[in-house]
Amino acid sequence: MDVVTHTPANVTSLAERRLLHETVIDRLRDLIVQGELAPESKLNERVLAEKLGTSRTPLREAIKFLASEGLVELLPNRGAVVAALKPEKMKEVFVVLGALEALAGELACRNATETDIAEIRALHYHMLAHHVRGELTDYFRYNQQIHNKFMECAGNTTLAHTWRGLNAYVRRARYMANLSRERWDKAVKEHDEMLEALVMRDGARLQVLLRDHLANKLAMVMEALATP
Amino acid sequence: MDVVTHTPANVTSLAERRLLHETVIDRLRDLIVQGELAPESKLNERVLAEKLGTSRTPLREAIKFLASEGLVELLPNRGAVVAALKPEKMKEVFVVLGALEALAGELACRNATETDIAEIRALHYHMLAHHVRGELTDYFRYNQQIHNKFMECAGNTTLAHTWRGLNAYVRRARYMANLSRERWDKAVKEHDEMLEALVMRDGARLQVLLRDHLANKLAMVMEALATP
DNA sequence: GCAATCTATTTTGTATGCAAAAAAGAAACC
DNA sequence: GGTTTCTTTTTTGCATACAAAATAGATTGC
Repeated sequence: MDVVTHTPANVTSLAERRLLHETVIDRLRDLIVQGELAPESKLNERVLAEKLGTSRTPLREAIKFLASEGLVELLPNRGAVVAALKPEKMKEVFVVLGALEALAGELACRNATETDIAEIRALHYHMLAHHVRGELTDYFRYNQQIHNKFMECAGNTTLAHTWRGLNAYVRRARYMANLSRERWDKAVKEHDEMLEALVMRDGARLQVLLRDHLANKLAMVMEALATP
Repeated sequence: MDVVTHTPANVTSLAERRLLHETVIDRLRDLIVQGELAPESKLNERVLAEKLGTSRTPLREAIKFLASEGLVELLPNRGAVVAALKPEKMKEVFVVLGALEALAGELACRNATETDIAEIRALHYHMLAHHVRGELTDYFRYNQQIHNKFMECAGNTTLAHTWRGLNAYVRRARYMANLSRERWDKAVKEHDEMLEALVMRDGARLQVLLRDHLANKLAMVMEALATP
């Protein structure tokens, strides 16, 4: 191995302007949220760095960033692990998410433009289509997009950012959830009602619906965590 | 300068078990919150590392951590700066803090033990003492402790953690606020009422009081930001 | 065989080295 | 004088080197 050169073998393409550690943050977050790096699994720096094609330095910076978001936990002198999916913690996160989504609902009813609502409606119909076909992955994709758009409509980037961080913790549970048809149908119905409330700009009602929706999601996740 | 040895000059004491980058995170956060590192000031890695007695590596890791908390902003290829105190962002943060504190109030009314309440009452009286003597710094210290204890009583560490991060952004404004006596008196009165509501375990009332209290805080901060 | 201790290996934590980018300063041009 | 271009210096970003800690493996004693 060439030991003189200090330029990495797979140098980032010239088109790519982003910083390496930012790319690593996103890739690592995806690996964790998608479940490819399982909860409580160790993050071996040498192995991961090789996998991501960087040195350990940017990787470690990315790990610190994600630690602040709560996706990884730092063990002094023992590296980092993917944050565990603890039922207790899950409940806590859902409680906070409930407050944040309720706030977002209120703000969205005030601030969403008609174009925003039309966009959400479009995403909603996409979601319905995948629901009737039983395509879970695509369903989740549109579901997530609706929630994202929702947060965007609230017009508070701090709220959106805070929500995104906590949501990442929770999202990981989806990929292990064995969604029953009843629960799924119910969730879709709730989405119907939420859309209706938004159209009517009924913030109070939307808040109630969002809380219920989250409570049901929590129940699903707890079921999934209980049956391993 | 000795160029052979790789052990740092001021080696951490053997009693110290914590990791260097964690110490750096806390020290750096303090420097920022306390205003010693002013908003929008550049974080020169060489200078800061020397000041904190480490190399650039743990410092950079700490900076990434704080970037995720929103206390510093990363400028690609141009390092990091202390996050600006933008009025617009300040409003956003206060809106989210409002939702989080309202939730905490509700939970605290349910979960606080009598001992917790007694402790808050004790802190409250300390705060009153410093208020009548016009000792602003000590007043702020106890004020902060009350809010911390409050969050602790809610019994949701995720909530507490999320709140702490956003609160750090806001706290920096305090040190530039020229608190008028009226506003100060009003804030103290609000604290009186909040304590009363907690004692009565009146969650609904406490939520209203907290929202008002935060709204007044925001008004103070906006005043301070508007008059430089 | 199993526990305990010692040794070797791996892994983490931190410091340092080097290259590219940015900033600051100097020189040339209008 | 002021702007532009070229140099020099500084600073950042990444890779690597080394030490301490932790882990795994071997060895000994029983």
